Amino acid sequence: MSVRTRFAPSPTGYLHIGGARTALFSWAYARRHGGKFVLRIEDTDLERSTQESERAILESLRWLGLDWDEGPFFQMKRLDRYREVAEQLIASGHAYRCWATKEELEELRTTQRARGLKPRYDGRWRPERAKAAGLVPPGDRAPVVRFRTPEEGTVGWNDLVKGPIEFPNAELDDLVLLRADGVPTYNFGVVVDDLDMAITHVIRGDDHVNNTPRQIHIFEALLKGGNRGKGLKLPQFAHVPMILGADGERLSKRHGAVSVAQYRDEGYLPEALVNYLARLGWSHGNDECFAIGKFVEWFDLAHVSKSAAQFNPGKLAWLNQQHLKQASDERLSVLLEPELKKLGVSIENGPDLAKVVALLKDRATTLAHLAEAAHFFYRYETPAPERVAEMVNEKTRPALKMLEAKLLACEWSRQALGAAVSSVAKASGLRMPELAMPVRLLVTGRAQTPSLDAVLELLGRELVLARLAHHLRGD
RNA sequence: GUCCCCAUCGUCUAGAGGCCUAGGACAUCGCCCUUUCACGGCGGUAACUGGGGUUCGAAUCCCCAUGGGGACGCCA
Repeated sequence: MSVRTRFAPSPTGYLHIGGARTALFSWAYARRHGGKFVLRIEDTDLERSTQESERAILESLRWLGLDWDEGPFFQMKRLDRYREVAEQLIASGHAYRCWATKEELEELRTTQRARGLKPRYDGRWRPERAKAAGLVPPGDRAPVVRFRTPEEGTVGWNDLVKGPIEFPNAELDDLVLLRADGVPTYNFGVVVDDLDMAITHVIRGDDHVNNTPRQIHIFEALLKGGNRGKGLKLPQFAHVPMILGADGERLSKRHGAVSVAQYRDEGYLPEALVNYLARLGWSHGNDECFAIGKFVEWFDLAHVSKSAAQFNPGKLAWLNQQHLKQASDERLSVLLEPELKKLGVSIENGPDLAKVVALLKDRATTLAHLAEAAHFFYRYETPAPERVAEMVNEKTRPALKMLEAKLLACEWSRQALGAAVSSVAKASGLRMPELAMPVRLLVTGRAQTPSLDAVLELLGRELVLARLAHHLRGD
């Protein structure tokens, strides 16, 4: 059977870092094995699901480059199917209707907790017990459908990342399959869908380990039911560890950026985020920096770590820098233009952006930083007068004027410009920094820029002379 | 509280009984390069949670303790 994996987000928020990584692993596994990657939207939480979230999640997946082969499928469009399957389970004795009220259950749970027990439904509406207890279905409210979980024995599976895991059935209870309004609960929807969509490998977050035994029971009841004979079988499970915030707590809003979209907006490259996420909880020897293609080629569940990993923004930034260096100047300049616009800078009257990018890209960690660094090529911000006064004094003024004169006629190449600056310094008895710093400040408005000769060359004679004159003549 | 999972530098990790005097990366510190800031190069500090076993030999296998995480909904 060929590999089929899926990503099944619920549209109740943005695609966050943790979800993105599970999606990435699931996607990579399918790609690695020439299988199919299915996208399913688990929108059965009527209260919290929004179209806006759904749209945002798809957009983030596309941005990351995680393309799906089938779907998106929506659970709310499959309600008839879940009801049909629930009926089959009732008919085969694997499920039953339950009329217990929420208040009743709440009370049951509190007393159990008070006695130090694990809160569990007690199976009071299991047909034989209800009958024995003389319980009669009330006519005024709709029942839920519950699964009849075996009370003895154990359930286990061989987790593809964690190894063998086993639960005593006594720990489980009769979970709700269908709510009173006929909408399936998570555990039921997942199983029906994974079966209908012929999923072979369920790759998901660690937090679902506890749901797995319940789901296996449902799977088995369904597979045994003989209602599908399509050669389907229990999928394999792989539970990937959680991603924790930098403080070791579960990742949440207060850890700063947690949504994929936010990283995009802050100027991270998708390949950098993918690279970082791939390396978080998975490794391939000492490889740190790689493209998504390599990841697909190398990915295997055996090298997924078993323990939770802390998110490290610093390392992500470093990786982004590495990918920025590798990206082409043309591509980066396309990405950079909107960033500059955000800063209110237009590139109309200035040097070719691709050339600016070439000069700056190996010193920036994000596109936002890159834009910030490219700023002065397009818009001059006059340096603070006291800084100018500090730099332009009796000692340097003559040298600056000498340079100005020289630049008037000098060949406009990086080499010639460098030579001009250094010859003026020499002639004026100044050390290089004593001349270069004032020039840098006057011409760029900043104390830190790339190499002065390269900056002068890109800025062009006209701009350089205008800015120098502005300060040297005090107009 | 009960159950499940996990445990190597500050962080991400390599490590499948001898190749481990525990390797790499980020961060950090120092030096070099340098026209400022970066990039880059070189080097340093820094870890097998503890205790019992098994074995000629354990970071690696087993048990216990401790610590961390997760789950216990008509949420997903």
